[in-house]
Parts: sequence; structure tokens; C-alpha cells
Amino acid sequence: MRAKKTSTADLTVLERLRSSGLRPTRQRLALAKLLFSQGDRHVTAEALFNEAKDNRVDVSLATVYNALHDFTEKDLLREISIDSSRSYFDTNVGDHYHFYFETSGRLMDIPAERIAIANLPEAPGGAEVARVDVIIRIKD
Amino acid sequence: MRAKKTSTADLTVLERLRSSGLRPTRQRLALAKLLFSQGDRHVTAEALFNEAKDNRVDVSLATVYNALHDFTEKDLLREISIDSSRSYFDTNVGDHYHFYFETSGRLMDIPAERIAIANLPEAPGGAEVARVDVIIRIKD
DNA sequence: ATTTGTGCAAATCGTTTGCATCTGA
DNA sequence: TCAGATGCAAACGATTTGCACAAAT
Repeated sequence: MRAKKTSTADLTVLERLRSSGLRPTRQRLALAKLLFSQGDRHVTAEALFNEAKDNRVDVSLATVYNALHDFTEKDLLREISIDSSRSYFDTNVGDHYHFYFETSGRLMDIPAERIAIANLPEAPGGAEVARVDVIIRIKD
Repeated sequence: MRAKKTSTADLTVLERLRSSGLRPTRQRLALAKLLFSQGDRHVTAEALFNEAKDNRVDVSLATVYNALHDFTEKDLLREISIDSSRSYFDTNVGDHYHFYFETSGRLMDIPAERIAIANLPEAPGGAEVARVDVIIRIKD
């Protein structure tokens, strides 16, 4: 099975892992391909795990978590906390905000330019701002 | 102590529960008193539970969770999700945002007037905005 | 009397960990 | 070779639930 040809997309993903200092293992490559080959995505660990299974990618849930966290650490992903029960990982690591649809549990990106934030108070004690999260919660 | 006199503060809390349609039970009254008698607070269920114990208020953890959720439903509290592992309950239910100090895990209110948000995109499909959360994460 | 709330312990859910076994460089 | 990854199952921590009992209206 799987006459495994190396597509350009594969190369991109491979490069991406390599240049992040992450070993491009079979599992990480497969997950990265799922994550980064379809535009911006917001996935949960569980969802990615299932998607992997559907694509006959053999990974354990623990490995999915490991990969997601590794990718996040290397800024290939951004983690978003909507509520205490789920964590989303966003393939869009640029500056942007989110709509959150409460009933469907879906997230949608809002480009940073679409919201003007002014007068941002400086952090007390002059500490550094790690990031600004904006979530617009929608009753749908 | 415990000569249980009815202070005006108690009355306020009692009124508050009543007018929210919540039965002012011993436990809810005690918890509400802890929550609403010391200015704006950000508590976790666990923290409030311990505080109750310290004050010899006899409640179970399940009841603390119940009360916090009941209060939140009646808009006496606002729930804030910082990361997947903790939920904070904020006694300030007015319009405002938050600083989050990553190492200490502390929250600090930012009055709404201190941040100007412009061009807020309307919700797709004209759905209603439930609320806008802004969290400024601080490396401290 | 009826409805609503409470306590407890067990159950659940997402996530993490320990450790023996693999695998990429 | 061998540091770094993986898989599995067990451990975890926060939160929820089921149900018998207690309290508020």
C-alpha cells in the first residue's frame, strides 16, 4: 500500500518540521500534513486523532497531544482556550482574533486589522505582554 | 462568636439571592457573603471551597460548584476561562476585560473604558454577540 | 406538602505521565 | 549509536452526576 511518493506539499511540511528543530517522524509528518495542508484550521486533539484514524494514520492519542504541544511550542500552532473543557489548536499563528459560536462550538478567525484596539493599558510593573486574546462569543 | 445577628450586608446578599430567584439557603448565603463582601474578586471553585472551610462554613465541593454556576446563570458572577485547567469566577459582572499574569495565575480587571475596540465586525449571519472577552496575557 | 438544594462518593472527561520499546540522524 | 519519539495503560485533576436526605416556601 501507499506507494509513497514525495509531493511538494510533503516537502514543505518536512522542511517546516526540520527548521523548527522537530524530528520529522512518521507520526509528526502525517499529523502536520493533516493540519497544514488545508488552509487555516481549528482542531481539538480528539478531532485530529479521529481524523488521523480516518486517514489510516496510526498514532496514539498521547502522540497527538505530544505533537500538538510540540508544534505549539515551536509556533507552528497556537493554542486557544474557549472554555474549560476544550482546547483548540489554530494553524493560523499570525495576529488575529476569534468568533466563537457557542452552540456549534466552532471558531472563526478575525483578521487583526478588522478590530482596532486602542489605549491598551501597559502591563502593571512594565511586564511584557505575551499576547492579547479577543474572543467574540456568538449566540447561534 | 456566632451570635448570628443580621447585618445590613447580610440583608443585601439575601436580597440579591431572592431577587435573582435563588433560594437563600444557608450555604448559598454563606458563599455569597464570602464572594460579594470584599470588592471585586476572581475565585476558583477550589479556592472558594477552601475559604469556606477556613471560615467554618460547612459546604461540600459539589455545592460550591452548584452555587457558582447558579450565580453565574443569574448574572451574579461571570465565568472566565483562562486555560483548559482552570475556571475563574469574577464578581465583577460589568463590562470589562482582564490582565492575566501567567506565572502567578492571577487576574486583574481592566475597566472597559481603558480599551477602545473599534470596527468590531458584526457576527456572521447577523447572530447576536453574547459577549466580548479580552485577555491580555502577561509574562511575569 | 412540595419543590428545590445539599452532601457524598462514584463517575466522567480531557489531558498527562511512566516506562518499555522503537526509530531517525 | 543513542537521544529523542512513540504507544499503551494507568494516573490525574477539575468538574459533574446520581441519589438519598434535608431544608425552604
